[in-house]
Amino acid sequence: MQRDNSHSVSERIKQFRARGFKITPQRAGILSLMVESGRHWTAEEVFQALRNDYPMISRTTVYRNLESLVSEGLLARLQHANRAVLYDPNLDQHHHFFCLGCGAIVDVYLDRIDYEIDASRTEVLPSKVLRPELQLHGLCESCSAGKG
Amino acid sequence: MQRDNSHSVSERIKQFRARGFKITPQRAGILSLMVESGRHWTAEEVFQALRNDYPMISRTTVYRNLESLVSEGLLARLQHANRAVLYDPNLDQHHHFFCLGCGAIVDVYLDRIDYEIDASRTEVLPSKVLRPELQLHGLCESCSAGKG
DNA sequence: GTACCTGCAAAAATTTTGCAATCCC
DNA sequence: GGGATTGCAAAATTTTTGCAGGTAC
Repeated sequence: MQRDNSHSVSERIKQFRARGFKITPQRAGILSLMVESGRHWTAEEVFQALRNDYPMISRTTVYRNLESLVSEGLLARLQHANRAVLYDPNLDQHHHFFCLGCGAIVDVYLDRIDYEIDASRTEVLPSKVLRPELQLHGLCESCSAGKG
Repeated sequence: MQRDNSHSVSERIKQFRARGFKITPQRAGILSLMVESGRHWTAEEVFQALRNDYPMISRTTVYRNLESLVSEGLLARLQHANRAVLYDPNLDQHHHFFCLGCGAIVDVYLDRIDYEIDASRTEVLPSKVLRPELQLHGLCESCSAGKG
């Protein structure tokens, strides 16, 4: 799988700096960890993962920076109904599959999505839609097999 | 707009009882409030709204019953990235629009939705999908107008 | 040098749990 | 009557805020 680097760590750091933010070691650490892992993280997970390399890092800093990075479009927040918010380093247009069996949340890419709103039943119509996101709920292949 | 009553308060109470749950005044109150309003509620909002009619109701009871009702399929949880969980009395197949301007979360009905997964880029494929939910983010008509 | 940023401590907000008393059926 | 359900109190979890000191640029 070929990967372009428009969303690389260094590129995001450059963009963050260009928006007037100072690049502290904590900020670089958060971005590196998340982008290089490519997975979804809670604030607490990021905090724990960074304690090794940055012994003095605080939860406050992690929480504040995750939100700043989302505001600047360098991370995404993942919409879901669990307790802790999930942050997503994947900036490509993508969707999510939630496995009801094992709880996994998986990035899903679509070749195509088409939909048509039933205006007669929809009280407030979306005027400007920025990004349609599809959420699929069900069972992944291994959970599906495990349960017959 | 004609409304069938398969998801009425009395019907849901009947179903809840049929599953072996006892119908307490608190439970009937939660269901009546939510179904008759037809809107999304946080647990805290339900608690505050019921204090008038049920002065002794506790948050614990509200939290526990909302989850029980979701487990039994008599309410839905709304997937989103805010702090408090939202509960949704609308059991019809529907989707959601999130207005980034005013924060409104609106039920959206679709005439049609089609999508095709790009299996080459999707690491874990959904095997059994129970319900596809589309989330639209953007601006509603009044927020769109207000901002030129 | 200075405005932004950090860590700490404390608090706020949201949700869960243990348990004795109570209520629905 | 009996087991499910409630309310209370306390705790757990997640997130935010105020502030003094420190750091990137």
